[in-house]
Amino acid sequence: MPSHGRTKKDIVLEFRKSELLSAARTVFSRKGFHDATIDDIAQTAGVAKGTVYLYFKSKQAIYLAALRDGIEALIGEMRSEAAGAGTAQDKLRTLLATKITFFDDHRDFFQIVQSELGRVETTMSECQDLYFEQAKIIEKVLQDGIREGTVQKLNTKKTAFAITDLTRGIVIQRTLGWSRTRLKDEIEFIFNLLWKGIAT
Amino acid sequence: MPSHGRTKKDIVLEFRKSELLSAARTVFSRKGFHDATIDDIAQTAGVAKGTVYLYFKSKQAIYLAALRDGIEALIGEMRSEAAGAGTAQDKLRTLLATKITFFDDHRDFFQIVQSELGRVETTMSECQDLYFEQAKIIEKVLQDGIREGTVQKLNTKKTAFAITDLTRGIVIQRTLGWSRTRLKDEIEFIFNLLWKGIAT
Amino acid sequence: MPSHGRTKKDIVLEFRKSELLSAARTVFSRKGFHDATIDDIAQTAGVAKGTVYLYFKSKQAIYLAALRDGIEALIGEMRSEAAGAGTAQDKLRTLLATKITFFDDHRDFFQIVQSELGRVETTMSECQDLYFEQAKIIEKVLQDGIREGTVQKLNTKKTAFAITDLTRGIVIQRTLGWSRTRLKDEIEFIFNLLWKGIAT
Amino acid sequence: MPSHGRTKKDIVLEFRKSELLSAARTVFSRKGFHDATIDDIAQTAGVAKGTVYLYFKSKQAIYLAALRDGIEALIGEMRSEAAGAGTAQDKLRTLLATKITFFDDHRDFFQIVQSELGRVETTMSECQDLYFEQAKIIEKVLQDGIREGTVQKLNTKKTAFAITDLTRGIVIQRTLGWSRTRLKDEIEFIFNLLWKGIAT
DNA sequence: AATGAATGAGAATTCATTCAT
DNA sequence: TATGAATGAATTCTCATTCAT
Repeated sequence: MPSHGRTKKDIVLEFRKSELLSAARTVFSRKGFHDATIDDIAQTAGVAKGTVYLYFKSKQAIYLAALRDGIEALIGEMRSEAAGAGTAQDKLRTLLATKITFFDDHRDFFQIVQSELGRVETTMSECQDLYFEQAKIIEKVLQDGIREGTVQKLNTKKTAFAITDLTRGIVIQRTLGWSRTRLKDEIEFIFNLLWKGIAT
Repeated sequence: MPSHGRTKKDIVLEFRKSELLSAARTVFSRKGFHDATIDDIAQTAGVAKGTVYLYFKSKQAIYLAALRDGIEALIGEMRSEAAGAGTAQDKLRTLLATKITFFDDHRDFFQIVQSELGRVETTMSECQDLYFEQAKIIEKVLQDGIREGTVQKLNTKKTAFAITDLTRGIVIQRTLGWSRTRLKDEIEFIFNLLWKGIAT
Repeated sequence: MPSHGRTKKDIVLEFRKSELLSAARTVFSRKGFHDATIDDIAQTAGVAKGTVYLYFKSKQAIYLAALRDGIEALIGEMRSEAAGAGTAQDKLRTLLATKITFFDDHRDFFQIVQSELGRVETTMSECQDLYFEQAKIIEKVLQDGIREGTVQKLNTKKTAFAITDLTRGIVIQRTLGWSRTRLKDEIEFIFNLLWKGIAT
Repeated sequence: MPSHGRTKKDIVLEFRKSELLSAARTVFSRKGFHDATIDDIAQTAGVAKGTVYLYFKSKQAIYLAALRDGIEALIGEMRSEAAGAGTAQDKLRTLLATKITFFDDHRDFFQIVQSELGRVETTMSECQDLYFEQAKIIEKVLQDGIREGTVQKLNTKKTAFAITDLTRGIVIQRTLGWSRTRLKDEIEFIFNLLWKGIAT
């Protein structure tokens, strides 16, 4: 007698879905949305083409699910980091490190986000909330810093986005093989730039 | 008396090409590479499908041409800016303004660049040189600044890319309608961030 | 208890393939390689266009398969004939009859062979081996005849090809409706020509 | 005041036509009907695409004209040979030699004939008369031979075709590079085969 | 007469999606 | 549930033919 819903079935379903999402992420990141085929994903997941449609309504649907999935994971990490103790400066450095490291570890996912960002008409809008969520976490830390007096009074929203941009830039360079710097140094560099600017 | 070559024919050809490129830019930016069809481009340019192939060898070829075209224009502007007189600080501000304004004026082109960056296997590589060119212009200004003593001794290459990233971020936000700030203020904000950082 | 592999599936696959090949033969023979469309073949076979591609990689591939298929069948028949007992003269007459009858029965196939022969650059080369195979069977019989003393010492290879040519000629004439002679007489005539020549 | 028709104009027209036909023959023989493009022919002839259409109604029309042109030339040669003095045997040998040599010299033309023969629905029928014409020349020589008593009483029409087939076979083998024998020997071999057969 | 730019019908091929087993 | 065969819409690219110059 299952205590909540049809547990057994649900768990299996959830499991299958996540396996498919993982395969989807791999494939989409390697080939991009269009060049990826449902068959690619199915084979990568070790199932038949038809099976994919038992769990997702369409190619678009898997894509979006994969996107949402990844962003949620990232937000989760960021949230717990931001919630801990420490100065705003430390938190900021940590958040930066988290984002960069996360994307560096999940380049497949990053590629997906990357290739869609900027495409206006995309159904990306469905993930937009999650995207903003992330910015808000950074914003809050910035506001803490302002309150602490360690951060200037500036437009926190714009700054939060700027931080996101810097992060993305780092990862792009690494993805394209344009940078071979150690991740730690990369983070340190970008944090310093952000914190102190380039002026003497 | 034609001064060079078959002026008449060449001019028409150049004109047609640029008309097609313009149409291509519009369509590619609206739909992305894959969803754009040659027919879309042809219709936008007001010609028949076959005509497109008189001027470009393939869909890929138009795409690349559109890309190269835009980047070259941007580099041209940046180069003349960097060549002028003024402090490094002023030049940097101007370059920033130029890039942002350029993309803001050519959002269609921006979208194209944007959607390709990060996709490793793309033939983007053919445009890569142009891309680096741009970074070098910024780098040189940074080095001037270091020599002047107004800019810290830092990794100019990484910084140049960071500046590019900040620029891109601004334009994305505007493109997606996430920011309604006046362009001038946008530029001022990002320049300050870059120059002084966020710390007090 | 399936004795070898997945019988069911394999049989269906083989069956479909042969149905498609049959349709292909019909269409190719009627229209030639270029004027035949995949859609023609699909419709003739009673399937959708896409289905054809489940069984053959390309138009070229079906074409070649159809060709190979037919030649193999012919060679099979010829081989068993040549292996039997009898004088070289009898065997020769039989082989001649076999070839003519085979092509007469499979005019569609004949047309295919015919339209490709002589086109140098064709991938026909892939079938060339099979083609020579056929000539060798005839050659061997000629050599037997020479050993028996019933056939002159002559260039067996050239003669084998000449026999093939005579065969082809007969079939062409029948195909084009230029000859209404009974097949049996046709064979007899050509055999006599070959055997005794035209001189008194 | 031109004596018959507009001589000047007609001559130029005829000249252009024959130049185009020559180009057409070259191209068609190299690529076959379908893979040859009007542009290929135009370029080979050194004129612009549109010009071709001033002299021929369609691609098909050039093709047919090229065919007819060649066959007429061949018939011309054969006719004068057959008209001369000599035994039927000599004439036959000469005709055989003429055909083989003609095709060997005009492999381009041969390829064209070859690639169309056997394709029933072709408008080839327009050239059919010329084709039969040729057979008739041979037939007549055979009939002379019968009258002379040097040739058996046999179906001259069928034999005429058989001779054509043997001819074609030789040329195909040479075209495909399957035979490297000297032309003279090739002719001698095939004539002997025809004259005396293969039996001892 | 000659040109060659423009046209658009047409064909091969791919792949998301469906559905009978 | 899972499968994978079948479908057919959609897309790129080619080229015979036309026609304004």
